[in-house]
Amino acid sequence: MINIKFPDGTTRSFASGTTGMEIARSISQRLAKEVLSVSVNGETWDLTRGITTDAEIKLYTWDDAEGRHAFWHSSSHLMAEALQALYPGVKFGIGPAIENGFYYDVDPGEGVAIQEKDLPAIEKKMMELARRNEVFCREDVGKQEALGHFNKLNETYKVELINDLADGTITYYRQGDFTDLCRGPHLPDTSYIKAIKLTAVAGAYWRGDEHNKMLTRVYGITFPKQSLLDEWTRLMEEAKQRDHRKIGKEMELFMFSQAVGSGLPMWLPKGAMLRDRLEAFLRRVQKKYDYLQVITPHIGNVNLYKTSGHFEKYGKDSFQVITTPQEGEEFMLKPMNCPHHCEMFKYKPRSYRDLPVRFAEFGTVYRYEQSGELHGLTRVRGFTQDDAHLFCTPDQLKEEFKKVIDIIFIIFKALDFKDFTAQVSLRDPARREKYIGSDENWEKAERAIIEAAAEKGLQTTVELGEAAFYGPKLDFMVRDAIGRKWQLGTIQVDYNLPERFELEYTGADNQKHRPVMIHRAPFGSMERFVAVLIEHTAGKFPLWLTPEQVVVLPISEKYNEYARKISNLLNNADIRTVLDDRNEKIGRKIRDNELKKTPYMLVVGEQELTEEKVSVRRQGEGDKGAMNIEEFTKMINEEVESQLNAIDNY
RNA sequence: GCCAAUUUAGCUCAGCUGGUAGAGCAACGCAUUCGUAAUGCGUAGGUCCGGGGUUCGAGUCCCCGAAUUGGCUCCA
Repeated sequence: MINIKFPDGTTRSFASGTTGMEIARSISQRLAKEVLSVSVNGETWDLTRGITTDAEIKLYTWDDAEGRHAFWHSSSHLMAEALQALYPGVKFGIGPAIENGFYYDVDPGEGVAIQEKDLPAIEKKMMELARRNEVFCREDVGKQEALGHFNKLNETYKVELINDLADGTITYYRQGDFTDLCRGPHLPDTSYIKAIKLTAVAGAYWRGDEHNKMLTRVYGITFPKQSLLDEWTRLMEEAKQRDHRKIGKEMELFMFSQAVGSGLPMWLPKGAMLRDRLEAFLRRVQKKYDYLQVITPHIGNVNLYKTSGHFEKYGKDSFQVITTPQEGEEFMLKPMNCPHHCEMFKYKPRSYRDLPVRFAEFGTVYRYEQSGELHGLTRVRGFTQDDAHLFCTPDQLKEEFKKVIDIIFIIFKALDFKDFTAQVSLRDPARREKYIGSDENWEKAERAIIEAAAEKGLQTTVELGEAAFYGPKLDFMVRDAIGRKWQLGTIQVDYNLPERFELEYTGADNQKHRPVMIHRAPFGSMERFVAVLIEHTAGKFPLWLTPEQVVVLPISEKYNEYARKISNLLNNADIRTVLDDRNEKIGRKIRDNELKKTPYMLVVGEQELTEEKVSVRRQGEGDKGAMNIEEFTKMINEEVESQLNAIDNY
């Protein structure tokens, strides 16, 4: 007999060899129907695998990530089986479950292509195989046996994978005619899979290395019920409605022009207004934190970037150097603002009493991103960072870092970004050559970040290999409408640039010391931030941010000119509709409708023109009475101010 | 940069196996004052992404290039 301990702390005895499924059945028939995998002493197992020792278990269903993982991983094997049937000679790479579904990387062979139009046929085959209720069998095999098996099948990718595995740890899973090298766990059989949607085909390099062959990756998602697939399809449709590219076009916020160049966004009047309001907001916060606003040029001498190390690192992948009529003089479009700010720090001798010095700039930078990487406003070639560089003493570092975290909290709170992750981005220990600076400095910087984040009570994840080439970072990641993760805010500790630029301050000991630098951008970039903001709010911004704060409605054509005048006074507020005054009932309806879209509405013509007054209506509040434009402007400014104050007091 | 798909009126899209471009919405005009998922009639609007080629004839087929989209790689 073995003792099985459940998550609620109770323990029961079972015969040795009892499976997860049998345990589930002993609890309830319903659980037995819903359970997908089981955690045994912290390891996720198949439900059909016998448990032979005392164990702590947890049964996973569709509601658990682990349950869905087993479901989708099994679906991936099912798809492989279907592909094997439909594309004889297909070779398999890897086929894992992912956050939402699964994929399989396959090599369909010379001259054979799997295309999007082929997906329905594959889905159909998968359905057919699923209905056969094929059992997933787990099998331990020796390395030689496994190599022999896959060599015989000419599964070169699998052979490569097996060669990297230690003998004695290799397992197969077999369902129907398909056998895969796999650690598991899997569903008991294929009948669980009731609804299938293959979503995309894409190229993917074997083992993620661009020097390797490109395999065909087929993405899919499956569900235990058709209704869940329907629900998922609906959510995806909804997400598409929130896409910043769609809303940006509809609201006329920004545009791209092939004539100007790809990846070079242009902000239309309303988008510029939105962006201005965001910048004003951050300026206001930064002022409270004693930042000094500066402005630097868009280009810099190439030697500046040689000093900073950027040229060596990124020179050949950048916009190329700009030459001048003067022989031997070369400039670059600035890919970042730090070198300029370093030069500003050097402008005069600095005392420890002056530190920290905090230079802030909405600095537009240009980076030649690979063409395939460009994506709406989230990945562009010319963008504006809400950049600042803080120069401080080593003693001040942690405190300064924590204050930057506070600023990011204020911003995320103000815009209601709840669903973010904080990521500590460190060096890839295996590829030290990618980074500049001494190990000692790196370790100091990493420690400072980890400690500051911990002291702020921030839950963080650690990612190796995600650091900047000059220092580690704390990145704030937010998801877009369809769940892709984007880095927004970033805080970076840097001991390297101060060294390269030989930055100094005089300490209390009258000796020269080297300051530490913090790079930070709470929004990340205006472009990406606005993109994510649009997708989070579906374009419904708070009053202090919205570009369409006011709409002007003339009550009949004879008030058009006056309406236009008011619109000009209000920063080109929209004049939405020309009403005519023949039907009061319709007029009311139109007004109600307009107020759903825009916070404030000014109706022109309801009052005597001689008084130069308009009637003001506020969304959700109704009639605010008649007032002149000065009074109205004062009122709206007060409301914006009170919204901003509420944020400040957080 | 790589793999794949897409690119037709301001917007969203239709154009089967090659025969000389169409719808809805928007715009404009007239009518209507009944409608605000938003009236009726009409008008205007297109080097069918660009460049080559095949053909008597190409939006449709082939080649080259560009941009966009979904991934991969990359991301200071």
